Amino acid sequence: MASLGNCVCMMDEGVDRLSEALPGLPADKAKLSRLMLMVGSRMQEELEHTLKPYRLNHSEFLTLMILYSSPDGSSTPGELCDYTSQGATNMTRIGNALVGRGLVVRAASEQDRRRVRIGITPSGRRFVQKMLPTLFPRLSAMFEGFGENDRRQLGRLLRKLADNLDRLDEEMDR
Amino acid sequence: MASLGNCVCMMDEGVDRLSEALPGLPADKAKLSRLMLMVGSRMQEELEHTLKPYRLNHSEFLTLMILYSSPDGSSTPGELCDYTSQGATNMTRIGNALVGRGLVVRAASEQDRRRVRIGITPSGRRFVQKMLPTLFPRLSAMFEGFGENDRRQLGRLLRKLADNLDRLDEEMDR
DNA sequence: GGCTCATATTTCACTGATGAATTAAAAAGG
DNA sequence: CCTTTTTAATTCATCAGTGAAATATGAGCC
Repeated sequence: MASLGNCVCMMDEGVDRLSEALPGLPADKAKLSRLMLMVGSRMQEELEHTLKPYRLNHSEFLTLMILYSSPDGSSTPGELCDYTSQGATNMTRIGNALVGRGLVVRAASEQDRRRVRIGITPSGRRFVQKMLPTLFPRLSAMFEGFGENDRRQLGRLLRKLADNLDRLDEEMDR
Repeated sequence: MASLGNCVCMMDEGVDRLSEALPGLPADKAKLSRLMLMVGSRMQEELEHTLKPYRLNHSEFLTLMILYSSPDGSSTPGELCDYTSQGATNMTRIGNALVGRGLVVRAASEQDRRRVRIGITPSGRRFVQKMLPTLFPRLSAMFEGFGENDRRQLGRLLRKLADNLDRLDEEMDR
């Protein structure tokens, strides 16, 4: 019963029952919203599961990948918070975890002594080069049966959704 | 910089840089995977934000909605765990929270005395009837500009993704 | 019937993440 | 200049969720 397919099926029935009782409910949008949440969190679980052998969680992995793929291999906690959508508090913890494993180093910035520079180490780069390719097979399996067109459509729809969410956030402030 | 649009844009650049260095990387799938995670977690934040005034979090809301939309308004912790993809431990906490607010009641099952029946109260029903419609406008805004066809496509692609994730999970056990 | 095994829920210890307060340094503004 | 304000990072207290162990009941099996 823990299968996503079953959960989706039950969600469909639940929303249908609900929409009979509440005529105002936008049923198809409610279903899409639930679908996004269900599939999104299952993908996150799947990722965290495959990262576990490397003793990384999602946010630590993401932070490390950003450093790895950044032109000079370094950044600051504040920037990393923006890029990863993590809070500053958590970024301190992530830094501690990665520094503790020798994957990154912290150094005081000379231009602005409030800032800290966090840079990936040679050991961190080797670690990424070793572990990253092991994720590829799962990534391919996840999108098996998605042709060129499906991938383009999904990308388009998700980006459109992202735009709408940004608009919602802006309106919230006002 | 906390806008999803910017994050998506930076993600695109990061994956592109990465895929130059690592030829084996399935770049478009990596981007779709990242997109799903980013949009999914932003939608969750958005939901939790709108639930905050009602002092509910996502899993508590979901549990309450399942009880509300179930034919007889009751279930057991074990079933609710399956339906919500939550662990048993957390379901105990959710139950405590909802019982504490008088939205649901716990009762020992007579058929199987290991089981506990959790049922929504009249007060719980009134609460849902009051708060649920306030979520509709945000839901509509979220899918603004999504025509009939876009909605059908997105639903189809997400369900397909769900099937693939189930297949991945099965293979994992073996 | 009594023994073992499986199932349902809860308790406890811990992890990951957040918000509020703290510390320190830079920028702004008389 | 020197005071005030803003910005950057960290610490501390707390919350939500997990895994392992405990508790209690039911089911299967001589």
